[in-house]
Amino acid sequence: MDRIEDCISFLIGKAAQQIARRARDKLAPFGVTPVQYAVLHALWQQDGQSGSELGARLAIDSATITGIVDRLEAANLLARRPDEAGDRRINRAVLTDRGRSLQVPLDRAMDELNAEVAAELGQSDAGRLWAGLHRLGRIGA
Amino acid sequence: MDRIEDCISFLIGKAAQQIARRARDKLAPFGVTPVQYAVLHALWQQDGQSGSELGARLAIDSATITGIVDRLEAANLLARRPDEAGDRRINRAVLTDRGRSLQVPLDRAMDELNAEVAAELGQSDAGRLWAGLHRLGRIGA
DNA sequence: AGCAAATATTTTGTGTACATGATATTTATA
DNA sequence: TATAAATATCATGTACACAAAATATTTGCT
Repeated sequence: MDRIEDCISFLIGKAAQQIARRARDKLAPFGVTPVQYAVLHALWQQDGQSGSELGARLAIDSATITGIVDRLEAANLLARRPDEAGDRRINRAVLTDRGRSLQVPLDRAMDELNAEVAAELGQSDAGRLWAGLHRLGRIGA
Repeated sequence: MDRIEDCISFLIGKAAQQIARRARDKLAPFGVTPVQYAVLHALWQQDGQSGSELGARLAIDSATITGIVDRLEAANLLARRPDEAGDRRINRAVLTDRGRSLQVPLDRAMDELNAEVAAELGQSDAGRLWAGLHRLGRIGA
């Protein structure tokens, strides 16, 4: 490896950092982080998911889910509730009114970011980049 | 945002995570993390850099550099030395023999990862992806 | 010389990621 | 039914990333 900038690990890490920073800035006014947004997004699609369901859908470690749900609960965006079918191993994450109310503004903020990045790259380059990232993100690549 | 997978923040974050996992696996036999490799790489090119020089070259926060250098020092891959010109604010990171000896095997490991990823994507797609990531990684995009 | 501004490093606190292991609960099986 | 295996969650420890603040030192200006 001659230049560290051409090392895929360093290169994609830095690019992801820049995007993460921009996403954080977009979401900061609402007190939500990018990963917290992802969890909320999953709940907007299907409320009441368990920790392991969220982890599976978002490819997030279940130990990590615990902390994210902790903070979303502390921010009063969701509440942990026991499983209604009676499986006492399960905690279900249920949106609060406040959690539901953020759907429109947060989705809009992230749509803006996507549009900005796509505009900066140009539509066709952006499409190719999206496709390449999808392929790299596949688990077990 | 309809599908969270198309949100650039989530998408590039997951792709970066997969690459980071593969880089960690390649480097783990040597007891070095991907970011530690980047710092070592900078020192192989120019030994004796200060914390802020390393941070500037690698776009790593100086508070983060402290911890990374701590761990590299604990692993006996480098040592902190006072600036020879007498600026007592500065700690210079100087490679140990062991730190220098890792250059060939670690570079080889990361070259392997780059080659594997490029082969999976195909050379031309890989080239476009590298270019796109370079553009996203530019600070102040 | 003397003081403000800039620089370099470190510390502290929050958020994320992941490995490992503990605990509780459920299920499948002998 | 008793026990093993699987599942769900949480706790612990390590490693980053970054903001904010503390400390120490140097430089620039008057």
